[in-house]
Amino acid sequence: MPLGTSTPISRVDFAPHREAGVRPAAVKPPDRARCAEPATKATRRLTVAPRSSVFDEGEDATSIYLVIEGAVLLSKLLPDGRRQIIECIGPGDMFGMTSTTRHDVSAETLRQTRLASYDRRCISESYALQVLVAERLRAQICHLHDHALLLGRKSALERVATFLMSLVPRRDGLDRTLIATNIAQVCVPLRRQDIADYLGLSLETVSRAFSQLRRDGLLAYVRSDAVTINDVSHMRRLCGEV
Amino acid sequence: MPLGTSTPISRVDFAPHREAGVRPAAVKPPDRARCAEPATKATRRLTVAPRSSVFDEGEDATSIYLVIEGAVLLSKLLPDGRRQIIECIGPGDMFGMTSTTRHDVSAETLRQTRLASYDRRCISESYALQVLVAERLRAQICHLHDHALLLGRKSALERVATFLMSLVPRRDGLDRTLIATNIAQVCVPLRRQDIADYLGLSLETVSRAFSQLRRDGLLAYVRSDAVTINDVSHMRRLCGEV
DNA sequence: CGTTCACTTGACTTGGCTCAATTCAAGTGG
DNA sequence: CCACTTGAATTGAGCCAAGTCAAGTGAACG
Repeated sequence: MPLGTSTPISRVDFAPHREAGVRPAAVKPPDRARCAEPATKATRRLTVAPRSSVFDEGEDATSIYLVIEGAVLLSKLLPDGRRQIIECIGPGDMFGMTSTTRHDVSAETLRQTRLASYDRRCISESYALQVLVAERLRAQICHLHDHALLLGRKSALERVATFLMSLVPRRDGLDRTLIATNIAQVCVPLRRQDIADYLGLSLETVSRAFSQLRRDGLLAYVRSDAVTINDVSHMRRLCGEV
Repeated sequence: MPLGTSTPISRVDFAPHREAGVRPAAVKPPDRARCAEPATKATRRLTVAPRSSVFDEGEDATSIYLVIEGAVLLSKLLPDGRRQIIECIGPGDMFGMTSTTRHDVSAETLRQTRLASYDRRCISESYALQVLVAERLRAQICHLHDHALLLGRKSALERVATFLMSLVPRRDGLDRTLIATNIAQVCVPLRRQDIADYLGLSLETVSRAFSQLRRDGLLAYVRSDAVTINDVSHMRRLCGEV
């Protein structure tokens, strides 16, 4: 990714670790400050358990969804089981927009996730919502363009480096402290198999790329799902861009 | 691609062969029946020569474009020359929508192409145009999802088979005569190198896949850019779906 | 002046070798 | 037990290098 010049990938929650803190599915009021929820009244609120389906590929698309808290994976499956993760959606991002009456991808939560859902028809009633959706669509397209380049033309190591860089928290350009120290703490919200399915690789290849980056001193493990990038600018060069 | 269930790839002109019939750049009134041009007045009309740039990645995005006639390739480049073709845009389709102020892809014509361009600002003034753009964005996203699955998880032969099936002309499901005969004539609007860059393969691998399909009797050459699919349902199975 | 032959050019095909990534099979460790 | 790592063997697709094919250019010659 052009890292800063292009659309940022929806940043996935940093704080709660994988599967940690699974609370009962209590419906709380949404945190408005956080996810820029539009004024339109949502059809409903829902809390989805970790690793469970929101909808499946081929299902009737009745609603679109806004992530309030948590994370959602969009994926597609081939009949023989091969899986491609299309996108990882975090707070403030929407999913479930399709051009047909059916969903073209499956959506499953990564951990416990709070969602707002809007009836498809009510989008056309709310101008604000329509503008918001259009903006999200444009951002998603830019991200999908970047991802097509990654899937079609990058090596395994470049893919993993790009993925890790996409996890570095940043708001308009890199953080000042990050630029100064050249070090970034990142939380890896996906398991190796999910990373593999996202990057079009095998689980083992992803694991080996992590290991190589660690051997080369670019990466240090805090745990297997939380790492430190010791040389951000070097890692950035490994992405194949610039 | 789910072939009929999912969003159809914008079909590229069938009739004019590659680079054939290059006429002087006369600006004619658009064929409304064909490309569903919105009532909003376009900022301008333009005719672009074959194989030339409409805009480049990184350029200021001032307009969005509608293809009236011809075909446009959207692509991204890595600094070392690796290229990924993102999409092939035909009549009635739009391109150049981005979420930032810059274009995230390059756009070049495949052959002589007539375009309508709309100033980015005037989109927000026209409700009809906004709806049209949103619809195109949704369709493009579905297509990009399919393409991510192809790039991430399909074999070389599956990719080429999928590509060939995407070229079969169809309007809501397959043609009746096509279903009866199980044979389809298709025109291949891209060169082997472009197909390779679209499918994330090398030119040679694409050529070998074509040759294998021909050896197996599934494909017959009329010329290198016009082929006959002799067994459409078999070819469909080779796509890895169903 | 028009036909022919030699040559060039660009797109595509094919062969052979190489290597990156997958697959299979044990591991380790929280 | 499940997620992850590591090693060894396998293979699909890439790269390099020739070779084919068709179309185009142009100089020579009857």
